[in-house]
Amino acid sequence: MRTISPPVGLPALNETDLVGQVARRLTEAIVQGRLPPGSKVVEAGIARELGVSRAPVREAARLLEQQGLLVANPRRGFFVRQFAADDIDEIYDLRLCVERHAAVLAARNLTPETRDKLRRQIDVLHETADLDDPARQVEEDYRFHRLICEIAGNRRMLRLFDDLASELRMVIGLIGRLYDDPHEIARTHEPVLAAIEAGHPERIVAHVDYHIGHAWREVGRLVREIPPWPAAAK
Amino acid sequence: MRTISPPVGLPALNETDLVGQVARRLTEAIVQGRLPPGSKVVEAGIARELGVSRAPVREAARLLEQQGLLVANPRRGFFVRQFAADDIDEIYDLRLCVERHAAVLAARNLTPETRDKLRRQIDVLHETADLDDPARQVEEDYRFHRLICEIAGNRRMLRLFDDLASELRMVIGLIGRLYDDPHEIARTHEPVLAAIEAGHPERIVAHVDYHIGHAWREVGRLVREIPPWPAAAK
DNA sequence: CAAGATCAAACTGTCGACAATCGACGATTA
DNA sequence: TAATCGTCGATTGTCGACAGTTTGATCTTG
Repeated sequence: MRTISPPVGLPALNETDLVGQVARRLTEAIVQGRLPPGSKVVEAGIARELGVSRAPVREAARLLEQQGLLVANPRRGFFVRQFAADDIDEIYDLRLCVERHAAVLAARNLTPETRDKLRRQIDVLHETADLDDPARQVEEDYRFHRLICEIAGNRRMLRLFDDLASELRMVIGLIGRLYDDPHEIARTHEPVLAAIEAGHPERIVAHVDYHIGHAWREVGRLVREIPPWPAAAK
Repeated sequence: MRTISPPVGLPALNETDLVGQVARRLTEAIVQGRLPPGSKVVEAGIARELGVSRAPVREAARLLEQQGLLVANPRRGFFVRQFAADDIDEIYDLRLCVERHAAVLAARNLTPETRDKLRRQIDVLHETADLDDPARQVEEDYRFHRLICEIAGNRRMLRLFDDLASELRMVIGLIGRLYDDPHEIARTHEPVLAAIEAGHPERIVAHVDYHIGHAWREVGRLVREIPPWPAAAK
């Protein structure tokens, strides 16, 4: 008789994934604009604030470092990354390169189920547009693009996307409002999906180029407008 | 009167970068095939062996984890990543996607100096081919491709390349000898450089596709031939 | 004999401590 | 007055320790 694991394992709460939790909290704080770019991340401070010791904080910081949100100056500590205009260009250049490919792969792997997922996400985008919640809008936007990478089926590509996205979320979070007309965003996703459904590589690339290129120009413009980062508190 | 800093600063010696050193040692051990795929990385063991405490080892391990060389099972420790055939496909798929773009960008930024660097590296490849040192050959091969990414001028792209390369180095290091004819490798780089010098995007992409595609098929074949990793010692 | 229970050793996750170093501020000197 | 030096608090890098888990082996039981 088998007395194995109690019926259905649920959210196997990791209990002790302090590092992960700290990392999430830190990411959150950075993206939300507390911990502004250039500010110092004092290990002891974070540790005390979260009620843990410095060890998990350090490991989490190393994670965020590799992820590009923090930079480490030996003997000096971790600092929140500062973005310049050319960082935006780098990020979008790479993102465009990857998402083109992802979209083409996604088209190749598309099933009725995954297609529906994409469609539903566009619906969500429209619904979110009514909420006047820019952060949420940006989030749902990413979810759409992330779906494409997921469907493409390359885990490393997905991880790369997540890394780029977390950098972008940070920048965009700091800029504040991104688009004037949220519904406009929602609509501009439709031709991308249409192209993927149609499955013409060239058309896919063209539409992805147009869509991402638009965001690139927009974000680039905003970053150049408000260059000296707000309150880069030491 | 200005008595500023003594003119010529020299190589700011890093002294204490234990984490970095440990990370390098670990990477080395993994790539060289000690620490075979699937083997457990016991923190205390590594720490004792390197004469340091567990803290730096853990942080270094987190680094390698984010880099894809290790995987972390909570409460269970770090394990050396195991590669399957589809990992090879993922890596090369992404690498091809990125290097195409990098090569096109490199062509756009090419200066006489950078062009010479590339040419010289091809010369080095030919010289190395005589040495019968497969590891070295692979290394110089990467250096050529890395140069292209460097010239492309996107730091994030370069980091991505390095990450992919370290995974590949591990796989290839485990396979042992890669090509039969080292001079063959050296020669196949020439059309790539020629295309970059010519500056025709399509021709560049075509040659990069051919070159990387060749390696992809080759590595894929070898991995499929020797699938159960050698000595996956617990 | 096989499946489950029991137990000990090994290992991880986390903590608090300590020395070395950094940064700032005030003292010193030309 | 302005630049340099010395000192002091704050912070990082590293370590050893301890509790809770996991692993593997041994023992028990049907």
